[in-house]
Amino acid sequence: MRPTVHDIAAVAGVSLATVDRVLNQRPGVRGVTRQRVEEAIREIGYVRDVAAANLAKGRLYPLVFILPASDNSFMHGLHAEVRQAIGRASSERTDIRIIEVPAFVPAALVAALDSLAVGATAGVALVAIDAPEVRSAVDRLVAAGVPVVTLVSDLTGTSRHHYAGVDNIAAGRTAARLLGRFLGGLEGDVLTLAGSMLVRDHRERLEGFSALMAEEFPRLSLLPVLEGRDDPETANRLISDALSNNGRIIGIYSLGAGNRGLIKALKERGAQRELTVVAHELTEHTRAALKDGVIDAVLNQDAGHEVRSAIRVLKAHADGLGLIAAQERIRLDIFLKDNLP
Amino acid sequence: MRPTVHDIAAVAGVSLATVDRVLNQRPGVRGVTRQRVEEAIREIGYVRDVAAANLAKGRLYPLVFILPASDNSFMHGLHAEVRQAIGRASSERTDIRIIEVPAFVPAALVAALDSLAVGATAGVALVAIDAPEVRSAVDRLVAAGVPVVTLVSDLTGTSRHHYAGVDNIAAGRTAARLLGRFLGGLEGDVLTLAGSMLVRDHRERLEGFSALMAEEFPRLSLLPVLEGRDDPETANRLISDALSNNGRIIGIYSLGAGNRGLIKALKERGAQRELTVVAHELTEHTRAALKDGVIDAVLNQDAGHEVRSAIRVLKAHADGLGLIAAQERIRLDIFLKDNLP
DNA sequence: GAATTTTTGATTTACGTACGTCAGAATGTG
DNA sequence: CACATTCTGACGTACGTAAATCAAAAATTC
Repeated sequence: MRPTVHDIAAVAGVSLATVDRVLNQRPGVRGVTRQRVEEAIREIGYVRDVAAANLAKGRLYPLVFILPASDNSFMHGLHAEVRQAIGRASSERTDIRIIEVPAFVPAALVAALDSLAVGATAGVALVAIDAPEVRSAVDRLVAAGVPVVTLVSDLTGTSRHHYAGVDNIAAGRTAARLLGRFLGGLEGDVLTLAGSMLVRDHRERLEGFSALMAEEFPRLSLLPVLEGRDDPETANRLISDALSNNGRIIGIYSLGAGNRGLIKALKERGAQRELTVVAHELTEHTRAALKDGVIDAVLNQDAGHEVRSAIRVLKAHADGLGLIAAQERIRLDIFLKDNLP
Repeated sequence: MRPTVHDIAAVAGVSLATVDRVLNQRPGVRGVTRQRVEEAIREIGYVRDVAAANLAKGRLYPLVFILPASDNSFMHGLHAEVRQAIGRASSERTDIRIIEVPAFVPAALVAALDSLAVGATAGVALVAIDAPEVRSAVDRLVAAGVPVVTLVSDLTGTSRHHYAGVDNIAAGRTAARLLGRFLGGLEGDVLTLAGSMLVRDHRERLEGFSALMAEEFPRLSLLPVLEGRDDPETANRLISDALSNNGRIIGIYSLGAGNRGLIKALKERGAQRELTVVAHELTEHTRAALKDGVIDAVLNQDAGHEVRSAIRVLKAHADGLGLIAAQERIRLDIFLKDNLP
């Protein structure tokens, strides 16, 4: 059987109370004694039984998810996943609170971050906006001892502990290769539709996409990026206009959300032209479009996995425990019409 | 706080001992009383605290993984993942044993299954071979009350509880679409290399591949499948010969393991012809080949995920608990050179 | 209605850890 | 050396559940 606190006490030649003081960094232990205990712990390879410890402490993990109130399927899905996690709260000892903030508004995010009671929060997950004030709000929180995980969109250069999302540069490059290879040797224009260049994930996708396009598919020329604010109506108008005005467009990369509008525009034009389309995020709309052949490939991040991963990471961090790194890697899912889940 | 056994006792107006008898299906409770207790459980929404229960029971999950002793990177990786799980045994309360059996030998698998002491096994995971005698051995085990999960390759028509692996028909179809689209409108022959038509996963991949090829890419004609027994040497010889004898080959789908041999053959011919290649399983060899442009896409199943999932499923089944279905879905990973982990 | 069997209750110990109290020992200070 | 201070040990209770014992109550049988 695995060693217990009693075994430590026996090996170190001290009492249980002293072992407990050392394990839980309570005062009242001389340096020498503390060292003896720590040595015994190493020697017998003691590992705290977290389940028993949580039981004894009656531990709860009060977590906060700060999510943008965007009206698109991906964000709806993310919300739903967090709510499902809330449904599992009792068996996972979590107490998850959702704070909704307006999308793309740094000040709102900062306000939400600053509103958190430091003592009463075991961890925070947020969909980050890449702005200096957000950066420093996150750093403040981390400095106050609260574990922070970025979700979907990262915030580099801060002290956030973990990023639960995909590698968006790789996503952009992958989209470029798919589009480039699917188009064979054709020559023409490629349209890109983003949500906003304010969020890091969209910027990075575009960056990766543009880079690979330039490197490997010189016969395809990139048009200036359109920004649809992840809003279906706006996207629809932008795409419709672009297709009307430019007959050379043969490929589209939609790297944001709000694909409802894109799909509508494509269907209206559908019969007239053959377009190769790569989009992001598997939703009911993109799924249907993929099946119908309106979209050729969908790149996806599994929101459920991201939420579960964020929770695992925050809990582990709150307990000072390790993780299974591979389990927390969020992969870029590529869906063709044949491998839909 | 969530309700406890004491609350059940209070609500049902019985003693703790009776509640315990009902919860753990011990004898000595009248039907009416049992019903009253069960009603109280539903009423207050009691859920057993598994951590506390396991602590009290000192529960251990003795699990068995039956793995083929194949000499290829994928199986090595699978072994490694199980060994890693063994390393986590103490914190997960598992006691995992690996039984190695010769690959593609049904009798060996049956012998391994029959050797298991029913009482002392909380669950079995096996890489199945699709043969009648294996089928009935699995059914025997399930009938004896042992949870069984198939790993990587499934065994339909049996009472196995779960399959931890990818949808191989979808995998074959996906490979076909990638190959077909990457080849643009070219005309020519496509070669398929399998390990063995004895294992269901390979058969299904080929089936999916052939079907989609016929449906959507009539200009590509499929050559008869080659069987390399997942052995690098054999694969190398088969591919080399095929390429020498047939100048019309423009695409290859390698749906099994042992890709070392395929890659060697491709590199030898590399300069002379342009081939589009889709292979299975991300290993150090296929990864390097993908980077070098020798292979165009790799379809992968995450062995680590499969092993962790199998363990979760077996434990949940042993405890009669539910799962998060989405978490146990093994996806088909598609890797291009741009989204390698 | 007495004897027997079955059902139920009350109580205890245990799992591994957390955490508090109190007394006593060791150490340090003057 | 007396005293204050710091360490340490012994012990108890708690978390939620499992499991066992023994006595008491209820139901069943004859």
